[in-house]
Amino acid sequence: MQRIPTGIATRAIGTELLLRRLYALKTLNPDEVELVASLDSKPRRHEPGTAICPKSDGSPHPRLITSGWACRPRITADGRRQMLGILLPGDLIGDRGEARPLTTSPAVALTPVRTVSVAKLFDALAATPQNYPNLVAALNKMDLIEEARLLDLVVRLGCHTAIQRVAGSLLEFYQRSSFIGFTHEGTFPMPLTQEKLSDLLGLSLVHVNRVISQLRREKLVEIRCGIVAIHDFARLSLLADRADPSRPN
Amino acid sequence: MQRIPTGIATRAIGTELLLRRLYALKTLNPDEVELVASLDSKPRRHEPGTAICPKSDGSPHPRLITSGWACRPRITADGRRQMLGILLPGDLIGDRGEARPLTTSPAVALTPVRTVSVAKLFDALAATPQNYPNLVAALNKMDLIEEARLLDLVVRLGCHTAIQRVAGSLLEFYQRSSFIGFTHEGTFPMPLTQEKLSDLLGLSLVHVNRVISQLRREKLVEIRCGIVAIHDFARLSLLADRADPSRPN
DNA sequence: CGAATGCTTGACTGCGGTCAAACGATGTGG
DNA sequence: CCACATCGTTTGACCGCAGTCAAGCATTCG
Repeated sequence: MQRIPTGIATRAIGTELLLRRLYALKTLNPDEVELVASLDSKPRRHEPGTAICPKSDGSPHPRLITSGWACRPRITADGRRQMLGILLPGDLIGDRGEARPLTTSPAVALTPVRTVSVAKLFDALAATPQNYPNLVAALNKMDLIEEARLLDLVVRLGCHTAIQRVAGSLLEFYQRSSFIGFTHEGTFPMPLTQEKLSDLLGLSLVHVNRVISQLRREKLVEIRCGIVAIHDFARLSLLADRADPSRPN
Repeated sequence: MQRIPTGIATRAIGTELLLRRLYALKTLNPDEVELVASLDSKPRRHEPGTAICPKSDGSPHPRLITSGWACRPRITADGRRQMLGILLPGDLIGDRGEARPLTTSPAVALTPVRTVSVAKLFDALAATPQNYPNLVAALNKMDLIEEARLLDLVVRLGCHTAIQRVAGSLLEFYQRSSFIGFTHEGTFPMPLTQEKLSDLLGLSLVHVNRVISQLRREKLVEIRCGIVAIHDFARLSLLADRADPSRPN
């Protein structure tokens, strides 16, 4: 990951996360850094279980998650829940330009969540995109990454076993946490209840628990107090996208 | 669905499908119709099982499927297959502008497929988009619809039973076929083998067969010689996104 | 203290996977 | 024309992964 030039004081703590992620995708010029760093507008708090981006809001302005985790839930006619994705600090929600189904699907806070508006950013980009070429490219890439994650989710739900799903999602969360500097020696905070995890992975709460216990027994992963500790990355990743080791090849 | 103004002769049969779909999304002006209708460039045939849009092609120009069905397969490390979507006549593949993961994921012909290049179309749009406002909007909507289908697939794989998945996908295919005028009194051609269907729905070939037999026994659907006949739309759609009727509410 | 939330475990069930075999349709070559 | 192979569908037997139901435990909070 590339380094953000020192000496750039971000006025809001949350924008530093965004800068970090954008920098990892494309080197920004000073103007672009300044534009992002100036996003100190009116932070808002969202309680767990409340919608961050109400669709009925008329024009749901784009916002940046500066702290906390959120999700994109879908409820089926029979009351089952399926999450389309999980949102971490540094992720963007809401319309920007065209209203894509994924980015505009409602987001719900899972923990206390703080967001700031990034409408100014996108207004500036819409007005004079040629002034911010790298920023446009980096933001586009962020969208593409989210869509790619959705494809991975399809594969996960379509042809992975319960263990593979849990292992894969833990590794995904680790990687995403590391991009925003939230990991520490193989550990990272994961404020997801097992129920929410089951809604994401298409499994029952009980079975998620059993799988997590199994991972703990096999000394692959330990989850305690909302902190995930991955003990064996190699075996875990092998487990995640390879078949069950029982049958070779 | 809106009607395409008569008197517009499409020079290639395939572009008529695209016009039909675009018209259903937005009314086009004569210039826009003319631009689409002029896409008579070098049709290409693709044999079943071959890639339509080879990624290693350098610049995979966008193409329009004018006949035949295709899919977007993913193969996992352990050799399982999961399709990310099915492509019908009138669907577009390949890069146009930004390279989105879904639209650029490789497409493979399931039947003999015919495609024509639509590079000229997108070149014209890139050069002078202001000349074709409705066309840009309609093409955008087509992208959004494909993304929305991906979200539906996630829900289907995540929390639908085998019967619901089969019922839901048959209804989806019916709807999409009807948009391009391929339905006739509740029937439509579906050139998918049960194996391909199982790869799409995250089920085993054998179980897909059992479910189809069950739907036939219950006089909901009949599939014979690649023709699907939906006998009871009401019950089938109820089955598709409601829970199993055994437990109320 | 009780209530609520989240985690854990056990017993049982069943949906759907796996293995295996057979059948019909189609195609190909001797 | 028949023998044979291939492909897709169909059916049966068996099994196991994961769901469901239920209870118990730990922690936090009012």
